[in-house]
Amino acid sequence: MTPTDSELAILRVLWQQGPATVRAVNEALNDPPLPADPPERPIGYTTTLKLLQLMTEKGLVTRDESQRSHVYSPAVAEERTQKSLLRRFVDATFGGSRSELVLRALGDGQATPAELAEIKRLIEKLEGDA
Amino acid sequence: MTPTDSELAILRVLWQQGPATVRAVNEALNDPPLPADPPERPIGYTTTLKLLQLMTEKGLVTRDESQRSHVYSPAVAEERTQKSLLRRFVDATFGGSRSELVLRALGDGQATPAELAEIKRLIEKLEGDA
DNA sequence: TTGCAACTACGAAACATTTCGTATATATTT
DNA sequence: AAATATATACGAAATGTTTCGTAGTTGCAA
Repeated sequence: MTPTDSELAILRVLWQQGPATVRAVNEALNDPPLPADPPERPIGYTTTLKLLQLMTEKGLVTRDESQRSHVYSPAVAEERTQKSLLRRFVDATFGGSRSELVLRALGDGQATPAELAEIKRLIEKLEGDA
Repeated sequence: MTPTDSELAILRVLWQQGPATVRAVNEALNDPPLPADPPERPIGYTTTLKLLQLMTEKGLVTRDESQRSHVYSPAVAEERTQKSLLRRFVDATFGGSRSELVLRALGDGQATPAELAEIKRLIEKLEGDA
C-alpha cells in the first residue's frame, strides 16, 4: 500500500521523530521548516487525526491505545516506501529510465560539489561490486 | 501549471510523437509498451478527448483546429516540466535532498554498468565546470 | 462537583481528478 | 440520399483525497 501525499507527509514526521501522538504530528506538520509567503493555513487537528485513523486502517501506521492519547508509529519502512514511490515516479515521468531521472536531478548546476562527490563515491562503489 | 498523472501520460505521447490527433494519442495510451497482467481496461476515446480539452484550457497543449480532426501539440517543454515535477517529488519524498534521491535511485543494485558510466561522466563534467 | 480542556470517532462536505454517456455536426460509404 | 463512421462538446457520474464540524468521552482544575 502506497501513501498519498498527505499520508507521506505524516510518515515523514514519524520516521524522523519516532512514535508520536496526533498532537505532536499535527504540530510538526504545521511547523514550517521554511516559512512560506503567503503563510499557508495550518492543518486542523482533527484532519491529522482522521488521516492517522485512515492510515491505521490501511496498515501504514500502528497505534498504541494504552494511553488516552494514542501513540502512532510508522508501519512501513522509509527506504522501502521511498523506493516504491520512486519507481512510480520514474515510470510516470521518465518512462522508467533511472538515468534520465538522475541526469535531470543533477543536470541543472544546482548540485553542490559535496553532493556530486558523494554520488560519485556511490557509483564507484557500485561499479566495484560488479 | 503542472500536469496531473493522466495529463503527463498524454504529454509524454506528444513529446515523443510530436503533434497528434485525439485518436492517435488515445491509441498510443492504450498501446502498452509491456502488456500488463491482468490487462488494464483501455482508456475511452472521449476520455482522452476531454483530457485534451481540459489541457488546452490550462495551456498545457495547443491545438490546430484547421482540420476536422484537431491536432494537438505540447505547449510546455519536456525538460522544464520534468524538472518541476522532480522538484515537487524530491520535496515531498526526500525533504528536498537531491542526493538522497539519487542514492535511492541507484542504490539497489539494479542500475546497469552503462547507466553508471553515463552518470559518472555527467558528474565529472559538472565537477569540471565548477 | 462543576466546568473546562483535550481526546477519539466518524459522517459528510469540499475539492480534485478521471471517466464516460449523449447530443450534435461533419465526412464517407453504400 | 440514406446509412454509417468519425469528429467535437460538454454535463455529470464515479472515484479518490483532504478537510473539518460535531458528538461523545475522559481527565483535570477551579
